[in-house]
Formats: sequence, structure tokens, C-alpha cells
Amino acid sequence: MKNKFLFIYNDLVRMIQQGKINPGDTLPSEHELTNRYESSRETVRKALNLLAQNGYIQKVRGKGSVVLDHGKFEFPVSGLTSFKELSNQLGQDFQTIVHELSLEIAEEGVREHLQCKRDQKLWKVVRSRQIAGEKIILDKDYIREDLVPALSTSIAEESLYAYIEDELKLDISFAKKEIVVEKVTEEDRRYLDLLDHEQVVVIRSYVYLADATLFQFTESRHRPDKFQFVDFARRTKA
Amino acid sequence: MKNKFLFIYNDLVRMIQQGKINPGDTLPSEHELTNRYESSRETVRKALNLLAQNGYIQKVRGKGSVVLDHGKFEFPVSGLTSFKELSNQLGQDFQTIVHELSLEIAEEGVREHLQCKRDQKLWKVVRSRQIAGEKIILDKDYIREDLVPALSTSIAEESLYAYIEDELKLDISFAKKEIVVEKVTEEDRRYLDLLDHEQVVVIRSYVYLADATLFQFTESRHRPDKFQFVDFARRTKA
DNA sequence: GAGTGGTCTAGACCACAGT
DNA sequence: CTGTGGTCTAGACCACTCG
Repeated sequence: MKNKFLFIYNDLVRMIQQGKINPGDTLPSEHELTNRYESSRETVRKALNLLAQNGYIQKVRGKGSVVLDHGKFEFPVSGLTSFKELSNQLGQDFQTIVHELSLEIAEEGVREHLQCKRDQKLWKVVRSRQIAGEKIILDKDYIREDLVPALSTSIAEESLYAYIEDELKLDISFAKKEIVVEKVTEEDRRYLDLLDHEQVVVIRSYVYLADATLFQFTESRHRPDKFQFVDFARRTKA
Repeated sequence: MKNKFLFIYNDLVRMIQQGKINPGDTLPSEHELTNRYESSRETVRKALNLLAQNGYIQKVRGKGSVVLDHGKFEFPVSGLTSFKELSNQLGQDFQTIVHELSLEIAEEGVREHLQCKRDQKLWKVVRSRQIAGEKIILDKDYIREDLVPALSTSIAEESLYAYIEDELKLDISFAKKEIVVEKVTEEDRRYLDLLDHEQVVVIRSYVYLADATLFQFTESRHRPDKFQFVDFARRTKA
């Protein structure tokens, strides 16, 4: 392990997940942890802040760090979890169907979303996601071709993110997402098993790399009865 | 200003919002800011980390802190923004209608959500929110009576959060939220202007105090065409 | 008063980008 | 090489909780 504070963080997460520390208990004090991990207090505090940010503990001044009941919420996903990661977590049988994979000049609307030059070529990837035999999610990705020069159907069937991060070594850093409900389109009807639903839940994501360049825009359209989103929000300080 | 790092944070936010620093520019280096604010580097870094967390900048090793285009996303709201704050921000004309305010023993289902004792009395508050003449949101709040002993219709018409935080001095710290789409209920039809919508977007929130006690459960039911949610998610480190 | 977490400092060494 | 941000340390003082 390279970073000391990450080691401490992972160690504590493991203990909480294994139930060696129970919800409602308090963690050892920062002073105590400083001794146990042979580190400075600021390093311990860095680890504890990570735990707090991720909903494992709540720090209370004058008392200590209280362990929260994290399990109730742990399955998905506020963040950048990809469809494949999610499917693996849920242990469902799932499948990805690639409907379109093309390289084209950005259309008007998409170009605005991606804030790119007029002649920027973009990959357009349209995929539907099938879970337990039903096509439930339609993903439309637009990716800057100057950053990802090659794509293939087999990559799109696996995980785009895995390819982009592991193969191309691009460092995905953060995303901004918008969730709205919209009327179904012709495309939705063509690629999804909609039953009699007239609306879909649409998540639009803007994905940034670690160097702050915006490189991907994704529209993910979900059948409403199968949609769930979990968010963990800390109060922002005045 | 009490906290130095908050002063630095607010100062930089102001400069970004006023356009004194433009998206794409880099902030002065940490060393430079250390001089400018006459503080230590760790304090400057604390302020910069806050800026990064809130989507104002992206820090790039070896280069600097790049200012992002924050404006595009700035209106709402991943977090604990109350209806009243939101309405104020959007400058809409809005109104709250209190349908029910009662004190009762927790029902089975709600008790499970709130993880409270069997005989715990709870406030139940049912309100609809009217924006531009249309009743669009139905809020059902359940609040532990031992923590909030008194409530009134006039408080419910204003802001519950303002009352709880400013008057009772309870310190609301964070919330976990779940978003799903559900069929409309009889209650929805009674209290909302649903037009011909058959489904509503439901946000269930679990609200915690700073001392890590869970004290409120809220179900917020939105007409789907008027629903929007914005999330800003940083990649969590392995 | 003793113990807790919150803030701040001054200094060190490292990893990375650009020249 | 220089300048940038990332990590870590040892120590200080403060604000809060609880017995």
C-alpha cells in the first residue's frame, strides 16, 4: 500500500464491514489510532474524513467517531459506477446489446453538451442493457475521438470504462449528472422492453478526466419501474 | 470569519463567481496563496479541496488548479436543500399547503425506516407544494417527537428545517436519499395536480443530526414532468 | 478536569509536468 | 532543471462533551 492514509482507511472499512466494529460504537480515538498505526494525527484524520465522506462514520466533536449503519444503503451508487460493475454487484444475469457504433461529426445538440470544436469527431455508441431477460436500460454515449482513437463492438459489449481506464490509461475523475423524467421516444420503443410505460427516467452525465477535460457525454434511459438511485449527501458548510 | 480555510474558500468562490477568474484558467499556486492569505500551506490546501469537492476547480498534479465551468450546473442540488431555499433560488412564486399535522405512534413501515422504539411518538406532516399555481410536490415527513417536542401549522407552512436548525439548534448533518418511480396513490391524486400522469418520482430521505442520530424520514413525491435532480460525484479512490 | 475532535503551523520529502 | 500539487510529521492551541 502506497498511501498511509489509504491503508488506514481500508483497514477500518474492512473492520466495519466484517462487523468487528458495530453500528453505534465509537471508533478508537484519533490519539489511539495515531499510536496503533504509527502515524501522525493529521494522517489519521485524513483517513477518518474519508470514512465520514463515504458514510461509514459520523464524527462528533468532544465524543468520538460513531460507526453508522452503512449496510442498509451499500448496494448502489451515487457516482460513477458503470453498468458492468453494478451488474456484478447485484449478481444478476445481464447482457449488453450494441445497436450502433459510429464515428461522426458532432450534431448540434450533442456538441453543446460536450463543449467541443465544430469539427470534432465523436464516437456514438448506442447500447441496451438486458437484465433477467428484459431490456431495461438504453445507453447513448458520445466520446471524443481525439482522446479515444479506437473502439470496437466487442469493447462496447464489455465495459467502456474498463477499456478507457485500464487500456488507454485515461484517468476518469468525476461526473456531473442530471436526472429527469421524459416521454418515451421512438428509439426507446425500438430498443427497450417498455411494456406499457409511457415515460423513462433519463440520466445525463458529463464525464471529466483528471486533467479537467470533458471527454464524454452519456444519456442513460431507464424503464421507470426498474430505476433506483441512491445518494449520500453531507451538509455543505456555509 | 472564524475559520481561516473557510475565509479563503469563500474568497475564491466569490472571485470565480464574479468572473475575476475564468473557466480554464489556473488558480495561483498553493505557494502563492500561502503568501497572499498569510497562512500555512495545509490551510490553503483545505480551502482548495473544498473548492474541488464542490465542483469549482479540478486539481492537476504538476500543473495547478484549473477553474471549471461551474455555472452550467449551479442551480440545484445534490444535498439537503429545502423546498423553501430551492424556491427562493429559482425565484418562483410558490406556496405550501399543510394537509395534515398529527402526533402518533409510529406505524409499522415508518418505524422500520426510522429505526426507533416501538412506542416512539412521531410527528406526521403532510404538505403539498405549489409552484406557479400547480400543486407539484407532496411531502410526507415523519419526525421524532422526543427531539422536536412542539410543531405548528404555521411552522410547517414556513420551513421545517429553518425551525429545527435556527430555533431548536439541532444540527442537521447529512442525508441518505433514494430515488424511485412509483405508481400514483389515492393520496397523490387528492393532493396534487397530476394532469394525466400515472406515475410520480419518489425521493425517500433519511436525515441525520450531527451526533449521528437518525431523526427524520421524508417521502417527497414529485410530478414527473417537473422533477429534476442534479448530482456531482467525484470518483472515490480505490 | 480529562478526553475528544477541529484548526493551524513550519517544515520535509515525493511525484509529476513543462522547459 | 524549476514549479506544481500530494503526502506526512510533530507540535500547538481551541471548542466541545461528560463525569
